[in-house]
Amino acid sequence: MSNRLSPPAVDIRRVAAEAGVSIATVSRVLNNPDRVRPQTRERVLEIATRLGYRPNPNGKRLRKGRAETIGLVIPSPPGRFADSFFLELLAGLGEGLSNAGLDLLVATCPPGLEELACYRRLVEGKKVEGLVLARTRRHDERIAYLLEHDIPFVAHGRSDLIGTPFPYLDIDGQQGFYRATQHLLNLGHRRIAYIGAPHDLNFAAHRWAGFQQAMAEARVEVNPAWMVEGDLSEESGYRLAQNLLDASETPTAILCANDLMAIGVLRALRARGLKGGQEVSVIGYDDIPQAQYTDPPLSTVHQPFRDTGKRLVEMLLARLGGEAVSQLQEVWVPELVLRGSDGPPQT
Amino acid sequence: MSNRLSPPAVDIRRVAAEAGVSIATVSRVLNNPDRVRPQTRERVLEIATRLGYRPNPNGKRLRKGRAETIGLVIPSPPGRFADSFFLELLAGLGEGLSNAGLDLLVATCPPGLEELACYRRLVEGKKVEGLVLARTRRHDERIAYLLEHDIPFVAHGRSDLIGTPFPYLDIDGQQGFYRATQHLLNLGHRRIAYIGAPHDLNFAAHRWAGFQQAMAEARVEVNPAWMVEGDLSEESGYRLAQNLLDASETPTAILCANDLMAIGVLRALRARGLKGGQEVSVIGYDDIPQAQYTDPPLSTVHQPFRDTGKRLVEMLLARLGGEAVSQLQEVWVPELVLRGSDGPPQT
DNA sequence: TAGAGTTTGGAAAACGTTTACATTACGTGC
DNA sequence: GCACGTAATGTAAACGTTTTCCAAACTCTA
Repeated sequence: MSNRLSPPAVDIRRVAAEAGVSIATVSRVLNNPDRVRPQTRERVLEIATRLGYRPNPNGKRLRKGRAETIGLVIPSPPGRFADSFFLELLAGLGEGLSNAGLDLLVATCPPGLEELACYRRLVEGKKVEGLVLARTRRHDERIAYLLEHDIPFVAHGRSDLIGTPFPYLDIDGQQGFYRATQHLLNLGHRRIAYIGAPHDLNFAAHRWAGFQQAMAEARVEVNPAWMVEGDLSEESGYRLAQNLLDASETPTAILCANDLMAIGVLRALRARGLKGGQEVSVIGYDDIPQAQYTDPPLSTVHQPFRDTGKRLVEMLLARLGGEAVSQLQEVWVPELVLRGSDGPPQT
Repeated sequence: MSNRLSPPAVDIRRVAAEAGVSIATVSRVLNNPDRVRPQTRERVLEIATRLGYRPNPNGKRLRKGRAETIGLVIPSPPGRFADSFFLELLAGLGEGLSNAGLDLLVATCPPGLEELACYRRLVEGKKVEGLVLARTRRHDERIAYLLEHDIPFVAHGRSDLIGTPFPYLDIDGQQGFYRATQHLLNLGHRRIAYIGAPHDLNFAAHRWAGFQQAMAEARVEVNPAWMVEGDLSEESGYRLAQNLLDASETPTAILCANDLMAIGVLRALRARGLKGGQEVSVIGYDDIPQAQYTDPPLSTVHQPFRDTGKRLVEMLLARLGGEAVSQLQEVWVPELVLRGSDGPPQT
């Protein structure tokens, strides 16, 4: 029970005294090893480890004028918060950061008006020296703000921002849904409905474009009545599917801008005794964990969020190191994962 | 394009000069407002806000000798990382912390040997001044370590640790499964199987005890062959359920120590044309998001993770403020959520 | 009005680093 | 043997706060 008053935390002075050198030398041993004679270097190093010396991060940060920390803001909606995306991203970021010796500061805030305030707090309070921005929007005030203030950041996802370019890593939603749509067309579907995402979200436009492109290339006409927009929730998928199925002419396939809505669609089908992949094909997007466990298992587009997180850190580090923005813009191609919810249209 | 060299960040000196007072006064205005005449206070405050002054956290932390940051280590298993528990917890923590003006440092590390090293890095590197410990184990080296070094922390979950008490907030798994088991018994079940969790995890023992208690009180004998242990994965639930159903005598209800395994059980049932809640009742634990979307929707025990996170912060703050450990031990009672996967046994 | 409190605000010393600059020591080439 | 680079270390000044002393300026009370 360490109740004896704790030993006077070992600082750089202590190490210096013990080694019979000045504190400058100790500091050099740790930061510029080549600038000190191997013999003394070894001695200092040995003493430092023996004493368990760890430079105080606050002294260091103050002197260097760097926060040595990067920030991530996670929007936490009021209700249930199932978004495994952030967890995977977090794992990836963590992996990348621990190598670089940076820390990760996570802030959560309700999405909406206060969101930007959350970023301001981090930036203006000098809590972080760089940021990772997730889930970009078409007109993204956060990006505008960060660019304006010259704060290093990388975005996961592109944005419609005109003018200043910024570093991003995006997963090509257009390609993803282009392929998914092609797949449905190849199976023989012609009556394809599309449940889209709120169009202020950046990825909404890309995924939609992919669908459109495939349909246009195949010269299949899209039925405007089947082009609807949900709010990404399971509930909205359910409701919109009800509407689609109530109409006189019904689609043979439904493409959904995310898995949650696709799951809602599957539920709507089940509610009428239909089964996804048989009477109606359903394809989602994201490949969230529960996509494996739906009935039937959901066909969807997979995004490698963890790798994304890891790469985002590398990019941010490069940015902090002065790399040109033009070298820091990447678009990855996602993978179509076919499970059980797609099949040929029934006659 | 803020390419004009950025204005010389406004520091306390600047504010002092502008207000015609010493930096000491400015500091006092911000930290001990009563120690300064209202008149000057207002003036300084006005200038500070006009200039957008934000105390540099590193200067402050260095001087105060406090990290003003609390840490959370998230174990990130190699594969898929669906555990929404951490996300909810994070949201709760964030909510609590932003009030207190503390920051949240998140580290991720592969579970296992390096886990303790991860804690050491945070603690010995003085990165955090307190920690939140999630998912305690029966013999938890992390708790031992933190107690040993007198690091303030609060645990989510109890532990078998002998000797020194520590602050925790636990959700009563025993109560949870006691009630779940009672519910099954009341429905008329007598042949109940139990798929448990790895018994190094702390909650495993509690949930098991709840089951045992209810069975004992009802004087229903447990069949040892039906008491099995899974690894919390969906896959292991599936496999173990197969075994149970292959035996000559089969249970009419299966209680699972977590939802993922319960989902596996449902899948195993479906694979043989059986349906959860009809031929065999299934109850899980956790109430993960996908529990709402299984077929049938999973009956389970709900844990309010977000509220937990919020309360954990309050407790940690109290601990940092010197509150006695004995005042910081809470056990909450969870809630049985009945959906569609339970029903009376079929004759 | 002197003397004793009581506010109020300033000067300066920390907190633990890093780093620009100064110093010393040591060859080396002439 | 002398000047001169070069390498290795030390000295001291930051970085931006908070806080401990003090001194000065009030406010009472007798």
